[in-house]
Amino acid sequence: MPKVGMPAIRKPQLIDATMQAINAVGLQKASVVTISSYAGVSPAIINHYFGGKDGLLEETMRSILRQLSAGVRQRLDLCTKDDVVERITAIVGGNFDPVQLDSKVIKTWLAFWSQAMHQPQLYRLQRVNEKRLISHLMIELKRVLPYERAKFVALSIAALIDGIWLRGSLSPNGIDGQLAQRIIADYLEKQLPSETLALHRQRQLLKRALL
Amino acid sequence: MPKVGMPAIRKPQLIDATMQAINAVGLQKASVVTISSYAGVSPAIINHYFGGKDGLLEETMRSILRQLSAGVRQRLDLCTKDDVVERITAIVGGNFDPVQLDSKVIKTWLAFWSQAMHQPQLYRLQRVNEKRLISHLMIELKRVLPYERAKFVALSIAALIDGIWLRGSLSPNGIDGQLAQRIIADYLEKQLPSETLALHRQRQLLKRALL
Amino acid sequence: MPKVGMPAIRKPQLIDATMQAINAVGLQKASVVTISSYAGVSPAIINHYFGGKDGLLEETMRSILRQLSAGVRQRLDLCTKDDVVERITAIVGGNFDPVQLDSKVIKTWLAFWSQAMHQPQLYRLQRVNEKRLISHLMIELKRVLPYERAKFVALSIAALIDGIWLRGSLSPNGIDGQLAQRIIADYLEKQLPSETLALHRQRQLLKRALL
Amino acid sequence: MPKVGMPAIRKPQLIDATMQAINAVGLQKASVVTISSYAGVSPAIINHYFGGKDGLLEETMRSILRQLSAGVRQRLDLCTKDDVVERITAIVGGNFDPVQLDSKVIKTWLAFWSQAMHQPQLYRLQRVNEKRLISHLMIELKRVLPYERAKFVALSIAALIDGIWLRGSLSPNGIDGQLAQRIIADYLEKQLPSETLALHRQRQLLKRALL
DNA sequence: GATGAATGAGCCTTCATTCAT
DNA sequence: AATGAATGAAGGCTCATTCAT
Repeated sequence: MPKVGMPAIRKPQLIDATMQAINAVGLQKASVVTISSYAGVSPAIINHYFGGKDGLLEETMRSILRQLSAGVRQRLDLCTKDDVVERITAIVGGNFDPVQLDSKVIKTWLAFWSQAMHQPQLYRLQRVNEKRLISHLMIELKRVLPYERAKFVALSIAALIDGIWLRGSLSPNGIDGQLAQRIIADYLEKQLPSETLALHRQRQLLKRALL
Repeated sequence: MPKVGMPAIRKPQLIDATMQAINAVGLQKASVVTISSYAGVSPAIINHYFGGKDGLLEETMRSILRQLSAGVRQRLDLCTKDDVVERITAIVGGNFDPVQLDSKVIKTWLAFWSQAMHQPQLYRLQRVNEKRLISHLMIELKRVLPYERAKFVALSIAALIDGIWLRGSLSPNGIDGQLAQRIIADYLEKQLPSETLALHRQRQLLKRALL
Repeated sequence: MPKVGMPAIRKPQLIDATMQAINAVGLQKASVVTISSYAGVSPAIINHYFGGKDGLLEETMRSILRQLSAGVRQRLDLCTKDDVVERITAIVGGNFDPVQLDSKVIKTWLAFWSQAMHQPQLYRLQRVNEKRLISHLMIELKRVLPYERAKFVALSIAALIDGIWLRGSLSPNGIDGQLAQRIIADYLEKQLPSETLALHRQRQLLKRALL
Repeated sequence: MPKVGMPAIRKPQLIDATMQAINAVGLQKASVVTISSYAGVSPAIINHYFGGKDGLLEETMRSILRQLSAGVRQRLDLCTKDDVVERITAIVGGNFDPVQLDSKVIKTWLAFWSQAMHQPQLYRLQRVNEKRLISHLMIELKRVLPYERAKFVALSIAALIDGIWLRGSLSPNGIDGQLAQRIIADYLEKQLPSETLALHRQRQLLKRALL
């Protein structure tokens, strides 16, 4: 009499265990035995549910990417449609969501980034994610800057996001999400047209007044 | 009398082979057999010269860091003492030196960055390097900006450098060093006092006139 | 449900294979491959059940010591409580039990004795065993001899046991258990008080009469 | 221009280094590198002088046996021809000579004893030595005991010697040569004819009187 | 669905030995 | 005579995976 709905329980459980293991000992030493022991199950079950270790790793990466994507989307949905500054802030905020700054997640991210160079499947996932960030930024920037300039600024913001994240990943204090926001806000202040910035300031005042 | 002076030949040879192997198959699959086969020698020799695989990996990291450091120092030595923009450009240039942009070196860097989280020795090396970049930038920025502002800008530039580098590492086209310089020049243009920028422009004109 | 209860089968099987291997090629050449091939299983299983080669060797030593200890205890349980000669004969008999005189066991003993000098865990086991022999002998001898004399005789008997055993180990004919008993009986004849010996003779006559 | 007489220097030097290495880390871990480092020379030299590691080990064993043999012969040469007790005491004394009780020598002995089971050359050496002890004892004992009894006593004494030695080898306090002499003297006291013992006592008194 | 048992491939390392110098 | 260099073989161990239960 098979239990139904087990996959829905086991899969997230094993994905979380994978991140715990990577956090604790690194990807290289995160064996199926280690991972499954974190989940409190038998190593054989990984093959059962993910067809092998590679499958599990891929799903773990996908899981993180899904969370990132959802975080950005949620924040964007709360924004005014035409306040470019607010929307870019939302995109940045999604990338520095507390969930993404958890040590488990950071180490897994970094491990996969390095790994992606040599595993086509991970590489593809990573590329999609990377392009999505640029795409999100471009949608906003194109509205207030000429195309080439928008592209230049988008690349810069993306670089700032990834650079702050990368440097923070190695820091004993972890990543400082607020500093990230300040750095990028400062950057936008100097790159965006004054109307765009003015509009943003107005909206912010209005919001505060309403609360 | 035996053959002498082999260490001076073998050590760089094995370090280069290590980077080749990491480039080709990734750190995880870069076994001593793989590495030594790239060097055309026996695997046992790694233990002979480096005391083990870990020793070789550490020396490889050190080698890259030394090259990076040397690249920056050389460029700084060619600069005018008081042209802050030129000096920062030199620091950035060192970080985007063609040697550092070689696929071999990029992948090794990234692999070690990820690995550093779980190996104290690599971690220490990485931290030293990270702090040195900030330190180099601070020396220049402190001269033209208030301390707190200098720190803020230094972190931003460091983030831009690492971010561009990280994003480029994953790009099929590799890292675009010139774009990096343009992005950072643009950033400086907006952050530094106008006198500083003016001085720089004057010097550049003078230089071109002399050639 | 998986196969269960394998440890109870595999562990003694591997311990026996270890002794076979030591008997055949010596401890130095008894690799995990050799040992596991005697057991007809994969080398990896040694790590599975004993955590490594050292664990297996230690368990093998323990197994021999247990058998020795059990052999002595069984024989003592069959003895009259107050017949010192009979009881010492039992102790000696346990040390020259056919199981202990098997070539496999002798060579393993000797290999471990030599090894014990450099492995704390084996050393401890060996010392415990050594002291237990003296302790068993002392319990009997103290009842019929002054303390100091008892100690002297106990050391002598222990030396005779180990000496005969050691010399026999190297002999092509193996160890002669009966000769050992004769030598030690002769020694006791000259060391123990005449009442003790008389009592023993009486009991022996009685026993034979009963059969 | 080859140096002459080097073998006479190098060979004992390497044999001593071998014993040092065995004393320090055990036979199993006494590699040619370890041994040659104790001698302060290159590992390759072992092959040069002994044709390989096995040759060195065999020569080391031979060296110990030679010393043992010489120790016994020297002591016998100092004895009265017809004092059996004195002569047996000399034989025992040779076996417990301070040189033979050195930790280095004990551990090497034991290692070789165990090893001898599986190396014909070492086995032969060991057997010769073993028989020589019995032979020395028999020469004396035959003069005062019937043949069969002499054999029995010779075996007993040999067992006592080896037993005390073996047990002492494992003891943290090492081997107690004086205790060995007392145990064997006590044994002889009870096994030899009274005339033999009387003669010995007379000679001893005479000797002391002369000094 | 889940697991304990078992394995084969591969990894890092050690080591005795050979060789050119 | 002596050695640093180099290696092939072997050793212990880890690990992802398979399988019967």
